[in-house]
Amino acid sequence: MKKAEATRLNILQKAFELIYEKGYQTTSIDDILLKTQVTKGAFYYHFKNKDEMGIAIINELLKPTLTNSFIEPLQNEENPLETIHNLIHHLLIDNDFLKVQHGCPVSNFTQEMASWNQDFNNALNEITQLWITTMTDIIEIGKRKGLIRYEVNANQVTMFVMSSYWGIRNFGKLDNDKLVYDTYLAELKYYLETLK
Amino acid sequence: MKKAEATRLNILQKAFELIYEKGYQTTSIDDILLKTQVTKGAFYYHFKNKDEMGIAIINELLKPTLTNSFIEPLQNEENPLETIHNLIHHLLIDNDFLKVQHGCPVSNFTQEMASWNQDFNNALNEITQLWITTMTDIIEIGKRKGLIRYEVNANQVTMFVMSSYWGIRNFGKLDNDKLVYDTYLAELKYYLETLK
DNA sequence: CATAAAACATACTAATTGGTATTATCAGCA
DNA sequence: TGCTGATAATACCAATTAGTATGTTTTATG
Repeated sequence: MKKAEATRLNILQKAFELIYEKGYQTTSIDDILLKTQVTKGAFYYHFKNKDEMGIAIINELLKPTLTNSFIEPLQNEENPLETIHNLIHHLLIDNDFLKVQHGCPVSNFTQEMASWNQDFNNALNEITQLWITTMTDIIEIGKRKGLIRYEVNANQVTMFVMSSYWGIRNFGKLDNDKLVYDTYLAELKYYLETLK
Repeated sequence: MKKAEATRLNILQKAFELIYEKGYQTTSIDDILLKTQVTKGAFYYHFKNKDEMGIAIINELLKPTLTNSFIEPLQNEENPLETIHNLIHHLLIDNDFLKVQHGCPVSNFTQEMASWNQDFNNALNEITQLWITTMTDIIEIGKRKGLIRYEVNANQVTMFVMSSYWGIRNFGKLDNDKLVYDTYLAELKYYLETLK
C-alpha cells in the first residue's frame, strides 16, 4: 500500500472509531487530527471537507465491513430461519467490533444524519437495502424449500427483524448491559419459530 | 400562569421542537433564543446551563406528553393484544406530534446522549421503564383473562415490541415514507396474533 | 540528477459555541 | 408611593469550530 493510501485509511479508521463513540457532529476535525497524528494540511489534501470524509467512511469502511458481517453470513441458505437467528445472535453477543454502549453504527448515522443530508441518506440507504434484499431472498428460498410457511411475507418479516435489531441496539445504550440482548434474542427465536 | 413560568415553558417547548428536528448537540442556545425571542439573560436565569434545560425537557415535557400518548392508551385492559397494536398503529400513523422524518424523540435522545451523560441516561430510563412495566402488566392481565397463552413471557414480548417500534421509527427516517410503517404494522399484527 | 507533481506542514481566519458579568426593568407588597 | 427581590436585557469572553493560504518536503519519472 502506498503511503498516501495508508494516511487516508488511517484517517477513515480512527475517525470512524471516534464517531462510533461520540457521534458525527460532536467529533471535531481537530479530534481526528489528534488521534491520527495527521496534520490539517494532510487531512484537507485527502478530503474536500468533513462531510466528504463522512461519506467515505460509510462507503469505504462501513460498507465492506458490514458486507462481511451482515451480508455474507446470511448467504447460508441451508436453514434460513436458523441462519437469521444465528446472525443476530452473533452480532449482539459475539461480535466485538460492535459495542453495546455505542449501538449500531449504521443506525447511529441514520439517526444523526439522514433526513437533513441527502448524501448521507443515499449512502446509508444503499447499505440497508443490501441487507434487506439479502434477507428477503433467503426467506423466499426457505419458503420454496418448505422450511417456511407459504403465506409468510418475506419483506414484512425482514423489516420486522431489522427494526427489532436496530431498536434493541438502541435499548442496549440505555441499559449498557448485554442482558437485554438475551431477553430480546429469546423472543426473536420464538417469533422465527412461528414462521415454520 | 405566571409570566416567568410562561417564559420557561416557552423555552422548553420551542427548544424541544428544534432538538426533535435537528438533534440536541446541533441545536445551539442561540438557535433557541432566536426561535423563542428570549434573551440570553432570561435563558440563564431559568436554566443553569444547556444540559439542565435538556433534562428539564425530558422530565417536564416529554414525560407528561408520553404518559398521555404511550402509557394511558395502554391502560385499556379489555383486549391487551389489540390495545398494543392500536397504540403502535396510532403512534405511527395518526399521531401528528411525531413526524416520520424525525423519528422517536426518546429514541433520538437515547442515541445521542445516553452512555456519555448519566443525567440524561437516568431521565430517559425512567420514561422507558414506565412504558415497559405498563406493557408488561397488561400482558399479564391478558394471560390471566385467557386472551394470551400461558407460556408467553410478558417481559420478552414487551422488549421485542418496543425494540421493533424504536427500530422502525429509525427506518422511517431513511425512507421518509409512511409506507414502511404499513409493512411493519402488518407483521406486528401477525406476531401479536401468535401470542393468543 | 533535475523537475514536477503529489503529499504533507504551519499558521492563520471568521464564525459560532456555551457561558458570565453587569445593568436594567418589572411585579408585588409594606 | 417606595422598596425589594424576581425577571430580563446587553455586552462581553475564551474556547472551539470548519476551513484556507501558503508554504515545505517526498516521491516518481525522464
